[in-house]
Amino acid sequence: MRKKVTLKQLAKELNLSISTVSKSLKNDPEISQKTINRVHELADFYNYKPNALAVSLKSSKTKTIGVVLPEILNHFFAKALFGIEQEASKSGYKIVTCITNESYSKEVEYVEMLNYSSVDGFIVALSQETQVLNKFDHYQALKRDNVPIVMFDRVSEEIECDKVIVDDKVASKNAIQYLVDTGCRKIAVIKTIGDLSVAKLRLEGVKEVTAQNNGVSLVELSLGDSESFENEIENFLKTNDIDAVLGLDETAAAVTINMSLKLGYKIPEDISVIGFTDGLLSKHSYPKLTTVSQHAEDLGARAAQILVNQLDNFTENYKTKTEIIKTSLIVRDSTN
Amino acid sequence: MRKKVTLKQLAKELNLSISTVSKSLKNDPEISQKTINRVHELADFYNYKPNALAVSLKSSKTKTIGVVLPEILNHFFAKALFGIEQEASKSGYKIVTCITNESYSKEVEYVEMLNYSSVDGFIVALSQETQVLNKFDHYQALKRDNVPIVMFDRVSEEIECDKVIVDDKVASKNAIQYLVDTGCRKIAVIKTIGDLSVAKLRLEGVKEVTAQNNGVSLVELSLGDSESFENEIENFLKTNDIDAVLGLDETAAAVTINMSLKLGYKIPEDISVIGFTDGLLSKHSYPKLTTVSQHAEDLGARAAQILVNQLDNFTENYKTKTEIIKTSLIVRDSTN
DNA sequence: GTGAAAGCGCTAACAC
DNA sequence: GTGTTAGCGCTTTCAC
Repeated sequence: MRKKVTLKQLAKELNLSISTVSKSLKNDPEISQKTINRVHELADFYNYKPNALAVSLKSSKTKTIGVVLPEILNHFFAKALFGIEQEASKSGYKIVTCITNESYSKEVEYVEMLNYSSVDGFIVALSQETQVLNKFDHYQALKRDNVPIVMFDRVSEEIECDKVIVDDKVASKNAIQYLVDTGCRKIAVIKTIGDLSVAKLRLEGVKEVTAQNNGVSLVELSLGDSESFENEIENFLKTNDIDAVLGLDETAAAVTINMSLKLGYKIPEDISVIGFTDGLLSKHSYPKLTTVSQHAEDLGARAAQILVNQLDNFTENYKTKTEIIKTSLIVRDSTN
Repeated sequence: MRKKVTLKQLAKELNLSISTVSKSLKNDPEISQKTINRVHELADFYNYKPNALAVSLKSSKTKTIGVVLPEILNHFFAKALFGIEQEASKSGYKIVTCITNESYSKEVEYVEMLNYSSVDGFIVALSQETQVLNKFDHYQALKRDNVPIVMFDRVSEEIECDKVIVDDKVASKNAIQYLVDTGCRKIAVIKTIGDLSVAKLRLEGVKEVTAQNNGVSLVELSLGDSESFENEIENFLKTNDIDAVLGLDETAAAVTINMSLKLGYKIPEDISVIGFTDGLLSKHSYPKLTTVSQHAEDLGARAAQILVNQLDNFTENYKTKTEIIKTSLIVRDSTN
């Protein structure tokens, strides 16, 4: 087993002290150029790299960011993770990723674990269960330890920290407005049970717009378990006289398109469809889905930027902020 | 800034030595029960947790696995990552995830970085560029350092390490055989340029089966840039008289379905379609795609299991193995 | 210019 | 039973 070379070994081989070698590697002007050269030469020869663990122990900085996500099979979070990783690695940070599977207890466990692993900071999207239970002691503990947190998308007002969110309410208002503007009058909203905070906001937006527009009616369909998604939507479409559907997540919209096709409804002639989250399904449905893009990559990247900035430029009285990333309506073929 | 409590502080407050405290926390029988109790009590009070950095420095184990992926927006790798994370966390390992974006130089950089961060082991899927360039010095370096590596899906014979792969050749043979068995005779294979090793195997499988079956013809379409995917496929379908398509990745198959719909071809009556990778698109296309499932989660999970097992039960003369995860053909509605 | 020494927080062999 | 000591690999202050 080849062991990684240490300062000690370099020092010994060069007949120098450890501290001299250490300083030489940092090109300390205290050290003679000649020594510096000798040291660098041998260090290069052995491909010396300082042991990150030891450096971290000394500096109490690990150049590591803990990323806590509720899901990863959801394309939205995969995109966000991508944005985070890109941005973090740009600044020399590694990310350790944990997936809570929407579970509160897993979230607590991971946050504590990461904290005791001395990550420099956290990027978090809350799990659904955490949002329901409204318990945030694990984050309060971080704050007491003075570990910076940036939350994105799934956030809570109860925790004072930087946040990067999407204005879901405005987004759904725009989507509905677009439907109304293109002549739709009998609008259905299909929502999944999950995603409380976010879904609630989206629904609020919907209601505001429909309330303001005379002659526009609204029907809601709440979906249960994903097993029966398709049948529920199919039945809903059959039994309701509607001319537009807003799916509060991507799957709901995609399935709506498929079931309409199955029932022989023409899209967008008979029914216009808009979805949330501009993922794979939206791009590869037929017809292609008009969709609210939440710019997940940007969200993640921005969260990472804010955190890195906070880590690299520590300030005593930091004032937290909430940043809103604009959504955009990507108009494709499922609307008029 | 509250500092995390250390052994030293506990020792001081209890008027004990650091080592006594350390041993007490481990319930060392050397220590009197009374002391043990006192120590535990105070440790609990302060919610003491050993500093992972210090423990790692001492033990040269970080309980961390470096995961190097070529992509994350690809559902296959997202699923694999999920499997890895689940399995790793089960055994108390954290994962630090790096995404090479199919770039060789990024891969090298990340592997070195992770190695100098003292990850205990690696789980890797090679980047496309690395596979093309056929350069693996960065892994040879790991082997010299005696750091275990498990590769999955995108592997190379040039590196001796544990591997978890899918038998792509058998998988595509089965897919084609299924098409033949259900009456298809004029089969098209649509392949993307990328994914060399894997795509090559899949194509080999295809050719073997078509060669063995008299009366079965094969046409190939190689796709360029994703921008023009759809047009290319549409034109191809228009100008070729075929009754079945095997898409060598999920997108190719999904787009084939959509373009067939557009052209008014009935699926599966006019054209049968099979895809690779059982992702979101396959489940939410219309009609639903018959697809080769590579069980990405299992792949990832198995890779993690093998690595963890190797890490937790170190043996001197370890013999590497290659494990093949069986694929399965998930028959849905796009085939007869 | 170079080196000795302390210390980051922990473990473990070895006193007493 | 408890404490002392050395050491993991590094940085940094201070002495020479």
